[in-house]
Amino acid sequence: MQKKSKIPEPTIARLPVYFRCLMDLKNSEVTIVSSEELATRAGVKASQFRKDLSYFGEFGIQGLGYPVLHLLDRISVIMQLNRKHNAVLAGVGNLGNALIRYPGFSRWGFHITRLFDKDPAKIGTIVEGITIEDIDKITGRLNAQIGIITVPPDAAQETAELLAEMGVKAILNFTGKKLEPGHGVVVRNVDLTHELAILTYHLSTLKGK
Amino acid sequence: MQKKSKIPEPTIARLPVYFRCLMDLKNSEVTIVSSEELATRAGVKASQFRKDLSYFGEFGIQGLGYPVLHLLDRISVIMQLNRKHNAVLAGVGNLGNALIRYPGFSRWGFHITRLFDKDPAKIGTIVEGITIEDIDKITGRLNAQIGIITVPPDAAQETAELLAEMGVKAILNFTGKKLEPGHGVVVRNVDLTHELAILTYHLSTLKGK
DNA sequence: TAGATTGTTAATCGATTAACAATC
DNA sequence: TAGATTGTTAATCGATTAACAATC
Repeated sequence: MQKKSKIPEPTIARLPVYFRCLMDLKNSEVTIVSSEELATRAGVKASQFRKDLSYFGEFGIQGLGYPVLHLLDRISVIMQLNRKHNAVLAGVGNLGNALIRYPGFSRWGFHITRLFDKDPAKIGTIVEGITIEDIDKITGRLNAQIGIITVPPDAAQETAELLAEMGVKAILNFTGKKLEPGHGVVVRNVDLTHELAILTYHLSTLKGK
Repeated sequence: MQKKSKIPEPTIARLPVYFRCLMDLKNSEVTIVSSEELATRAGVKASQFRKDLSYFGEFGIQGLGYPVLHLLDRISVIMQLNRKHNAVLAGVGNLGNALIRYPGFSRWGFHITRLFDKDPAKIGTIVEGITIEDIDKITGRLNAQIGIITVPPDAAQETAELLAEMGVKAILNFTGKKLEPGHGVVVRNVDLTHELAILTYHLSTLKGK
């Protein structure tokens, strides 16, 4: 339990990709798949796929391949996708509104259950059946481990701290600000401007060709 | 010009982070900054920051540090952030709508200039001053190198091909589908469900502590 | 000049890949 | 059994980091 036997972060980031490919195979009623085939679909090398899985156990049948349903099941357990997760969202602006309605979330078992904002004009209004609450008047613990932060950048840090205090253990941060949450809170940053900047960098290198 | 002298992708992904930190320093009217200070703000090691810069040239003054404005300028040139970029957006759903209004884009010089959709109910309507066009009736070349794809997953590939045909060279793909664009087109994938899945994976490991 | 900090080299670390023995 | 494909080891590759000579 103390020994970490560290799993590489790139491996973890690839699991959802494998999961998605397996879903496609399941929908096509494929029952067994080779590492070669699955890796090709996922855009990685077969040996990398097998190596990635090896951190978690043995899921294949030698000489045959991987039973799609079984592997799907195992990965869903590893990633906790076998159960529903509640999430709260802070900052009901444009992006926040879009995420509330984003169908992908519920399809993967993520449900936004509470909404917070600071704007008095928004507080009390109902979005997708959820009443927007005053973030400064949160009472009691949230029944959610995930927090999605789409507030303006300057409010990012205080929002993160607030959510962490209320029991949030994982934060998806869209603000572009680096967050320093308390201990025991995981953060992932999604920065859309950075993504475009990386693309424009590559545009300049394409030109050279 | 042919020699690639490959710049690591992780280095490129950090440039926007440095850029943002330098902007903050500029706004605080700091004129010079050490690699130590800047790296701390960016969340990396000082040696990594210096190494990253070294791929592009020498920007510092030994014994002193880096002139904020100068470095900002140089990075903005490297990343092409010194000029405006037009982008087109395909799929004016919830996410698409949010991105059109996302203030971060214009602040970094990205401007969405044309909107496309397939839904007859949407075609012809105006969003933020831009008329939504029928994606199947695009005429002529687009005056944009960047395409943002927020269509439903099943339409992802055909949309990518269409945009590439119309001159788009860089694609930001929100659909969760792997794209196979033509040669000479760069793609970056943003998959919000994957981000949440990675978080829930880490939730389970936190529990162990 | 003495002190500080860069730019760069070399060492370390970690992730990817190829190769193959194990085994279905 | 013969053929196929896994799981794993070992080799390769590439990125991060420490250390320090160069130099402001």
